[in-house]
Amino acid sequence: MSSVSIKRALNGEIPTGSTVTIQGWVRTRRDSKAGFSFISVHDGSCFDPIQVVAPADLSNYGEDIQKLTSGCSVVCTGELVESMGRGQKFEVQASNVEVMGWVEDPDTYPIQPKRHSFEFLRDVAHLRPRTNTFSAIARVRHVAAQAIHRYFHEHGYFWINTPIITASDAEGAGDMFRVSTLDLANLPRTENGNIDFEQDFFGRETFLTVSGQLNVEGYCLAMSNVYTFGPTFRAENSNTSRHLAEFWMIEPEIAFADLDDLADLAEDFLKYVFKAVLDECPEDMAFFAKRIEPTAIERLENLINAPFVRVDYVDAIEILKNSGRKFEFKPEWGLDLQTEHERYLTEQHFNAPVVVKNYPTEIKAFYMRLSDDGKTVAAMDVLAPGIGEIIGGSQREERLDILQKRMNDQGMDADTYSWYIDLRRYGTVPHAGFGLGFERLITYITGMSNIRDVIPYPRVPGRADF
RNA sequence: UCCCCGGUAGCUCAGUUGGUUAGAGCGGGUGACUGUUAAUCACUAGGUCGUUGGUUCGAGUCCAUCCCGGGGAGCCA
Repeated sequence: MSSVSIKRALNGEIPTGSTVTIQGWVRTRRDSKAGFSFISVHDGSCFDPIQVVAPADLSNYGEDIQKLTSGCSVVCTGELVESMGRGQKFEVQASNVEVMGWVEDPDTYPIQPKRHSFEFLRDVAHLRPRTNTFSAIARVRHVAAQAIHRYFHEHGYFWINTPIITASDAEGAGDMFRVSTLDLANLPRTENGNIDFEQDFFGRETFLTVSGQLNVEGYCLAMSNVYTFGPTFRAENSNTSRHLAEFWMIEPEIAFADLDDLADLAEDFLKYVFKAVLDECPEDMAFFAKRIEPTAIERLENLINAPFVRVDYVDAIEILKNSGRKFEFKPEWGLDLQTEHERYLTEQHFNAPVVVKNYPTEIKAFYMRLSDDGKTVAAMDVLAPGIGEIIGGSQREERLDILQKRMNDQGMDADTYSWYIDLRRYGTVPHAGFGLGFERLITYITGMSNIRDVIPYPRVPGRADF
């Protein structure tokens, strides 16, 4: 007989009286002297476990069932019935309970039926998906990822798989992880003593990508509307609850578009994804609202319904200056907005998602389009209450001469980027794109406070366990 | 990388101005009880006090060092 998921068994689509087989892991076992045990079994298919009622007359009742502890894996067959107890609609009246795998030492099994700190669970990242919180996060991650692909697919975007290994440094943004097959203990040298990368695997220096943006621009200027969704790597020594050395990024790129088109996309896109999670993960979101962040659902609903405020950087600075608030860092034209500034704008002043546009040229990357005023570039950040910057994007510099000048000014290697410059040489068009950190999105949706807890196996400075 | 806080039982924590034998709750084991559901009650086992070094008659407690964790900042997504 084939098994059914606990999700199907609990949601009423299987008629009561049917014989079902469910497979999963034991959460808790409670014995009743009335002649049976209650086994709470989860399989990850949904938030709730199912209750299996195992009568004492089963042949392995004393030998196996009464010895079940948290974490044991079981296959249970029996009749799906309406539950006599409170707390669940359906349960399985077991006719057979087979133990597939015991827990070696229940005393030291890390995942016990009690509260654990997230810090502790991070040390047992291979077992933490057995908890309510982390299985809920995994389901929300999945649904959000599916919604992202679905949004782009439905809107005519193509998913472009940009390379993980790259020779270019997307925006001079931070340190990169080196990719090499050279023998570290015996590095080949050139005549002048430098490392001879011509002998390396690719015949040149290579790194893990920090962004697929430059590559995807090539496909944008051919396929019109495209996006990337893949892993990216930053070797920065950032020790915060908002940074990972390995994370997933979503980067749409749209042709024949300017900064306002991009802001429209960002708003529409975020609302779509949030709505999908609320619609498709109601139990998980209810859990986050109950146990993690009381406003988890409410703030997503607010964001879905509120129009995003749009404000120019120059006006944002004025707002901050006139706020009467004492900031640790004084807001000043030409300086980047600090975390405290961003939070004031989105949480206090507007109390809404905010798109800040047109930043000073000096603080932004070379590929961002120079505005007519000569002082600013067509860049934007999307700020959300409770998290701050969630999206960063820009209209790209599509004019060959201006792009070349800016790259020159920043001392960039024209050879490495010749292919990128080509895109302005052959049929250039105005285009724009943004980057969204997937884990930051999941952090915001779930209300989890540390980004290390919304990716299955976090990689951070000094740690690459599992 | 910088500032602040922390590391004691499987987990969450208490531990007085340095003082003799290290405490609780949860979890585990055993038993009692019960259509139970974070069940309840009783008993019980379980600790090189993060590392290394120092001060002292004596260090979980004071000092230094390193490692790890948390909060904040910078950088950013």
